[in-house]
Amino acid sequence: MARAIDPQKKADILAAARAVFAEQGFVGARIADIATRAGVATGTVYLYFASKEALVAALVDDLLSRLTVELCAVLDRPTTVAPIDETIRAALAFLLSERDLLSLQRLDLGLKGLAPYRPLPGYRQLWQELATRLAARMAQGQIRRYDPLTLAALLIGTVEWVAEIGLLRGDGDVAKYEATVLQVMNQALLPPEEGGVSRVA
Amino acid sequence: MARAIDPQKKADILAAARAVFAEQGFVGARIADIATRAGVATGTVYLYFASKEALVAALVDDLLSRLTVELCAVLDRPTTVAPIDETIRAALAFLLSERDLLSLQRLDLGLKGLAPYRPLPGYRQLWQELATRLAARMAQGQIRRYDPLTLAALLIGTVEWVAEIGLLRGDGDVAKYEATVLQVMNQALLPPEEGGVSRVA
Amino acid sequence: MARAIDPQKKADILAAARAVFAEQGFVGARIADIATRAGVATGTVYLYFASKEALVAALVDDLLSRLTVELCAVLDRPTTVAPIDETIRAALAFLLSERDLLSLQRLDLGLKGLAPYRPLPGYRQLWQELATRLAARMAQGQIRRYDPLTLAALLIGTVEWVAEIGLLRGDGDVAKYEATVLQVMNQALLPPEEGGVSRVA
Amino acid sequence: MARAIDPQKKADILAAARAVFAEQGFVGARIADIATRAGVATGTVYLYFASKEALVAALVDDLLSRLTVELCAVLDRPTTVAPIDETIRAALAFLLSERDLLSLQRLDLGLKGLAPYRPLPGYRQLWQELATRLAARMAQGQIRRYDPLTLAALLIGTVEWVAEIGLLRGDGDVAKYEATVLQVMNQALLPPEEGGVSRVA
DNA sequence: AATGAATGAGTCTTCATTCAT
DNA sequence: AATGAATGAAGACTCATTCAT
Repeated sequence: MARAIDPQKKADILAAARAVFAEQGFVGARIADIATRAGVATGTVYLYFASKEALVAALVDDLLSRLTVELCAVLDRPTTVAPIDETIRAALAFLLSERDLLSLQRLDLGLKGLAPYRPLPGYRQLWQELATRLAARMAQGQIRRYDPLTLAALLIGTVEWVAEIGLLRGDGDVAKYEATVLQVMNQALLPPEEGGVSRVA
Repeated sequence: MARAIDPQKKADILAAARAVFAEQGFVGARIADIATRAGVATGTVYLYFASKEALVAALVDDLLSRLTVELCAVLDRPTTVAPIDETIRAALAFLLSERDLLSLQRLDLGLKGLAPYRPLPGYRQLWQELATRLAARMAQGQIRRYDPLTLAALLIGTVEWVAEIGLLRGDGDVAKYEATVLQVMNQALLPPEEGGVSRVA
Repeated sequence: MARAIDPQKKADILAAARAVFAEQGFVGARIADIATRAGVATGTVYLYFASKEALVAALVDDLLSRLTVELCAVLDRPTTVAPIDETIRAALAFLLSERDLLSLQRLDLGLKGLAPYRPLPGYRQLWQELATRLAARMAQGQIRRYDPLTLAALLIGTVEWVAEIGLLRGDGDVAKYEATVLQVMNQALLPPEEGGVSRVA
Repeated sequence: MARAIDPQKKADILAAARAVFAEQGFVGARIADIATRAGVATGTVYLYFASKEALVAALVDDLLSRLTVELCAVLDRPTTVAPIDETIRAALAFLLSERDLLSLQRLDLGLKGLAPYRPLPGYRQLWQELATRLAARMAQGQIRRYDPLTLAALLIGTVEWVAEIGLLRGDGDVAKYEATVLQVMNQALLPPEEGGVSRVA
């Protein structure tokens, strides 16, 4: 578990792990297979990652980092109306292209029981970044006022769920899901037009 | 005639499995422990369930059935306004009391890779029942018109997600999450009052 | 293990056991399968046979009994020359038609290690009956003089071996094997014609 | 570089397997015991052999290889008369000293049912080598003419059978069995002396 | 006698992880 | 750092046998 230095090799192992996890599931994946696929020896994997679970964590954390970057880019673009459609579309498209990691991300909770659970740092990061930007848009009146952190969590969860339902479990009719989500979220998030009436005190 | 099969025994095993899975997680749980806890021999478990995974499936399926009953009861009560708050509160309260099963439900996706995934019958059932009732409310003008099936999926996903975030991962400040979800969903679902303006074409 | 009385049922179980053993081998055969095939319940098998191994023993013993009858019939027919060809042909034909039992018979030795081994009664019986008849033919000068018991064992072994090689392992070209065995055995057993010379003192 | 594979270790495992199989029989033998006896960890056995059955096969194959060497040595020694006695005696003596493997060899047939049976390579080898040498002796007129392959099979079978009868099942009076086999085989194999008469056309 | 649900001992095999080279 | 042979704990599942009905 000594800190190894070849970043390319680390990336190779991660990529191999991703492929094998996607094909075999967590339980079915074997470290030896991952090593072979990465072109290294079994033991080498342990020079870069402490355990099988650490591989999952690294993979998911990476996914979340990239999603964070993706969404921040969209939300940081200055607009006069909140880019709700763009954000949700970007998130869905991103998760669509990473469907294999999506299932991994679902995994880590069930693996341990109700044992104390520490969310991945990447999660808190994504959550925070999103909340900050949502709060800014609220301040500008582009989005209705909700608790920013909770709204961020809600948005992430909704999109992830739809990605899972639509892509992994469902019939793949993503367009329909996406359309409805956009409608619902616009309705919930966009502020009342002048003369419009908010439904919630 | 030999001993008649005992339906109570099946229930006992299921209950024991639930407890052990919650305590040890899927990987940590041992069939032998489940059997002991259920007061039967190891082999007896296999008279009622084909495998360890089948136990998870049965448990989750049961959870979904009971959730279905719960939510249908709320939605079937005739009201003049859609019981959005009541439904979401009921769902959250139910999942709160079943947090151990919630983590199991997360599990079944990651256990297999992207291998052909068959959603549990209970899922489709819940989805259908909910969609039917939402459609009825839409027809009565109590809820804005969305695609009922997708909306049902969206609602389920949102609630499950919040339950997970709020209860398992977060700080347990359920009230805050619940409040925000209620606000968002009311905003999205309630129809415009007379003179109000829908935000979505 | 109480002595059960329905002889037909016992025969049914034996027949089922034979079929299942032949298909699955000893280790692969399950008592439950044998019971199903015999049209009885699992427990019923144990009313007629003490154990799985007892089934094998009963099957093999039965095979040997029938082979004994078969061969005695041939050897008891009074002839002026020893019916060597007829005997060997009859034995081969019989074993050919019972090839499934042949493999079972091979089994019981390897099942236990070098632990004290008691040959089946049927074996000693076959051996004795054959030896008696061979001795009689020797007395009549129809067969060269060898130790009768040993010769009987040798004959049985040779025929069984050829049946196994020719039928189970080999290419099924039984005719060639049979022809050679007949040649060899005639050469070895028939007494010298007048003027002929025995090779062995 | 990691530890180099140790061919000695493979031999150790094989030797341990042989001992344990002989003591406990195939079913009774436990891989863990074999490993302990060989001085390796349980899993190590599986680095060298694919399964429990593969151990049996390797053991038997080895036995046959050594028997082949043994018999070829005898038959390759140039003589003016066929070394029938020597060959049979050598084979019997060899099998006598390997009686534990003999019982294993009996096993492999019964383990599987009538399922497609592939004889061990060692068998075909032994068969071929013997047949070649018998054919050579026939060409020199030292042995009567029979089909060489069939005769080889017949000889092997006879000797194995006698070894089994005499050593494992019988009363251990090997000398008597051996004497009779030698008589019979000499009679069958030695060519007629001048003026002698063959019994078979 | 017959049934077949229940038993529970028993073990092969896997594979994450280690460590000698 | 890299290797991959070695480790050995761990457990799901089977199935011969029993016995309550």
